Amino acid sequence: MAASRYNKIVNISQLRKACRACSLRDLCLPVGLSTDDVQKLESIVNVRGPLERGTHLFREGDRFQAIYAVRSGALKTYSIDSEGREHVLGFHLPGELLGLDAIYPRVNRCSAVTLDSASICIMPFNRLERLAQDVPGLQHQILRLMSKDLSVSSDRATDHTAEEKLAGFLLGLSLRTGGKADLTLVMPRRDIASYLRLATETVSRLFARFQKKGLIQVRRKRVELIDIAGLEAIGGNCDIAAYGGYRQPLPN
Amino acid sequence: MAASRYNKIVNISQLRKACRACSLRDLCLPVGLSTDDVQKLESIVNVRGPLERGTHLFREGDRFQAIYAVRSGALKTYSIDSEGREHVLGFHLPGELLGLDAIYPRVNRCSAVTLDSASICIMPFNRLERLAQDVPGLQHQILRLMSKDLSVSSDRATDHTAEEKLAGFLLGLSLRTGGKADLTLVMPRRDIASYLRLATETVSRLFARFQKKGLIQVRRKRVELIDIAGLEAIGGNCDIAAYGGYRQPLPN
DNA sequence: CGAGTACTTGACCCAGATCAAGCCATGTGG
DNA sequence: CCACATGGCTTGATCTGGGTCAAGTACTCG
Repeated sequence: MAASRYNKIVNISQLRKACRACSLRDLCLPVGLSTDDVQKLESIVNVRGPLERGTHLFREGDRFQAIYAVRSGALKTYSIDSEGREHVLGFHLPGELLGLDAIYPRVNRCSAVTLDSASICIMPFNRLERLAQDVPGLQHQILRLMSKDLSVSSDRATDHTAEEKLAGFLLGLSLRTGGKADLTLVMPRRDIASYLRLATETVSRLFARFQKKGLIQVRRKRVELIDIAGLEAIGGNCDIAAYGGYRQPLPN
Repeated sequence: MAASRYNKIVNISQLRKACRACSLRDLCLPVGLSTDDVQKLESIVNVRGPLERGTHLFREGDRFQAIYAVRSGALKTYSIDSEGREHVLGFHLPGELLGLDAIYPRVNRCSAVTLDSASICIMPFNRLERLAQDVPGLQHQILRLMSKDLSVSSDRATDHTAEEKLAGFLLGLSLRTGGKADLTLVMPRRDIASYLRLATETVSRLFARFQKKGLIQVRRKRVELIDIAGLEAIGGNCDIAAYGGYRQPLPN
């Protein structure tokens, strides 16, 4: 079918090229802005941190007030269902945004907690919105970032095997941390499992299986991606890990 | 836990109240705009249709150019995976938007096809973006709608049993078609199943089971919701069907 | 009225969940 | 500096929700 040719227009290798390491100020949001506009953006940003591991940035049910950007460290967002079980909705790494899903209901639909020591930019939403009104590039960038989260989240909502999900997760994580082959998993297995809708045990077994196949080398929180092509063959069409976002937009 | 009290701030009953039937011009987008601003919006909109069932609005891989709004009829969006299998990503009813996920990659990540005869509004994205720059209410509304899609999609990505999914789907569908208790399923079982990540047979069996429990009355494409409270007890915390969106924002 | 497609129903199967030990790092107090 | 507790992780055994396969059945549309 014609469509499949385009299936991976946004594929792993293209994105890897597009993705580079970023320093503190190199957030998603300012991409494409003039230094002048970046300054305007900075004027409405409050910085908070370092926050120690386990600090909540906001909680489910809180009134929505701001969009957050991660400067350093990592966070997860999660919600608690009616049976009291936690569901991890996303991991958020330096440069990425949180809180976009709260704009509509004006109430946070999830909680956000630091996974290790982290510092954060807080952007009061009404000020950000007003600024976006003046700065076309900012409006554009917000729309793009929300759009990306939308694709990722909807890919996450589609049907994948456990292997596909974990392979996609590892590849995505690698992209988001600068395309390096060795990763440090800041989040415990339980959270990875919850995020991928798997049991902790399944994640553990998959790590073992991938290692036996020579795809990765796992040692506690350190994971080295040995055979990236092999991982892509398994989970390449799974943008699952990208929630929170690639650092850079696609090459023009 | 404290959070669970807020768990269903956005619950079915509240939303039902907030949701009313809508006529052709009563799209999601103009909500909150002055008649003047609505006129500006209308000036950039192209209307197309009626399109006969099975017509593609866009296809995976097409260059992104416009956002679409459904005026009448219904559409589904879907993508084809590397094994050639179709995954339904959403159903889109009158008043709802399509194509928002293509802003980021600038390429459509899914295809959209009419499920029956439908007419559509086409909003060229760069003109829409420029207009949103001038009309704060429009920018705000676009952000809200994207945010909502984000919540729905991320709820869809979390773990639910087959019963929860189908009950949530039916309730959501009812909300989106004006809160009536009797629904017409424009989409075939296969598409419902794909959307909910279930097998067609499972959907069929669940319909039978729900009917035996006295929750619904099914007859081919007609479904009557008999025991709404019962359905809410099963799938109430599942916003799964809402993809494409509630017609109205939350009460103030 | 016949052919195709959508839907239903039953029998069986399997990927991944759950249950149950055990393992191994890190921390804590004696 | 070592017992030993604690929580995260692994591994094995078993179970099960929902998938798959295989027949039907019933609309629908030439």
